[in-house]
Amino acid sequence: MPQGERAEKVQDTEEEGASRQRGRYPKGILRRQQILDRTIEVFAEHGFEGTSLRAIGDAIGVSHAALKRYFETREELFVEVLREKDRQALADARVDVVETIDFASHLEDYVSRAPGLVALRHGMVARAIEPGNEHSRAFFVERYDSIRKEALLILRLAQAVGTVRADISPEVAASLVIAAMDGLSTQWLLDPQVDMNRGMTLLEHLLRPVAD
Amino acid sequence: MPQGERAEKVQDTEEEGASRQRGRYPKGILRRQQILDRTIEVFAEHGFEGTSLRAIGDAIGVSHAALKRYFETREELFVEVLREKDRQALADARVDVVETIDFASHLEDYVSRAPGLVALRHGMVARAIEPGNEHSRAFFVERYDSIRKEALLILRLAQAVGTVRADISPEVAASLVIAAMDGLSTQWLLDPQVDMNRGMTLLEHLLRPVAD
DNA sequence: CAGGAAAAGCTCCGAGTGGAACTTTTTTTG
DNA sequence: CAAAAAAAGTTCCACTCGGAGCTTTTCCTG
Repeated sequence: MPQGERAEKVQDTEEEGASRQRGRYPKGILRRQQILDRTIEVFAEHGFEGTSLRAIGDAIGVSHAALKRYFETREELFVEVLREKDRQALADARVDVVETIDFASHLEDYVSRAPGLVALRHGMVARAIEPGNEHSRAFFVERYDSIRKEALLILRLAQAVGTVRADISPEVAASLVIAAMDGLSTQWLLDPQVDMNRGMTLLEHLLRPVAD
Repeated sequence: MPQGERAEKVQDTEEEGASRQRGRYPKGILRRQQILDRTIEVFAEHGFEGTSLRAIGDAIGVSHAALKRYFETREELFVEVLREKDRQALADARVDVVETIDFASHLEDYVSRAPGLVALRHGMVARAIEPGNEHSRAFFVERYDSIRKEALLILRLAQAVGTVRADISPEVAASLVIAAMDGLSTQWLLDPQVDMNRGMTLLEHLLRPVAD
């Protein structure tokens, strides 16, 4: 629930009197979206350090301070970018993928979504596990929880249908599958010679019933 | 081959004449080690952003510029810290671990080695996959290559002995095992409720021959 | 055990960052 | 449709960073 503080605060402190708290202007809504869109582009080109509030501001023809009207800190802006991309990904998700345990193609989607996105996520996870950075930490804890649950559903279904062996904990398997995706994409990003799909496919194979 | 430039350069440019190039003084050697040791401590406490050359310098009672005599950039210093820790880990490695496919305990070692070490590595990997940062990129490409090879040896041995199923590619499995370690430790660092060992143990279980 | 050369270290400098106070623009509303 | 109030945006400021040039210390060498 980002950027909702304004309304709350006014609502809480002032209780009578006319005309207060107008909310975002149309122009502001557009600008906010523009910032989110441009940020990932700037990041893809210039990396983490190169993506200062000023650099993003320059890219859209506005001062760095303007961005702070929309996002308290750079950290928060980045988190919102990721949140937005997650929303988009969820919207585009092909339903048929849920029916099968084709994690390899999930991974394909994941890494090819937008240039720089995986790098941004990586950088943010790295920050999230450090002391401080509570904001990003909270986001990722929640996010991993959510994608583990998603994987869990798929695995349970697959166990019911018999395409995944039934003698393993689907909860633990969900963690493992997500971990493999993360880890394989890391290796691939470092060295494109590493074939992530083969790794992911192997895991899928290992998960299949032994009678296969 | 870090810090070797000095000798080379002098050797190359000047060819005759007495007394040139003396190499590091004893004091310098100690200092260099001290910097490496302190850096990880400062990092554990203050995170990536908080670990500026100045902060490290302050921690050992020296100006930030002094550190630059030993390491060209902060990036390079961090890489050397990781290299050093890898060396130590290799030295401490229990030989008996190689005999079995106990990847779970490998992982334990890995994450509990020094506070902040995993976070530092994470942060550096994140930087390495971005444009620029060739220095860290090269280090990690090389490092992952090396640990994949290590895992490969263990897996091949296990296949020969019959503790890992023989119908899978040990190369791909090596990649997968490393990926799982990385990914599980990430999830655990974000949320200690996640039990890495169960994930790793599951993977080991899946790797065992089907007749088990 | 002195003299000197290179190593080790410090101080100051320009660049770039996020934050605060102020100005302009956009809309709402009476 | 004008007045006013909040949103949107800018300019300036204080701080920290890494880098260059200069000084001091260390310790080879004759």
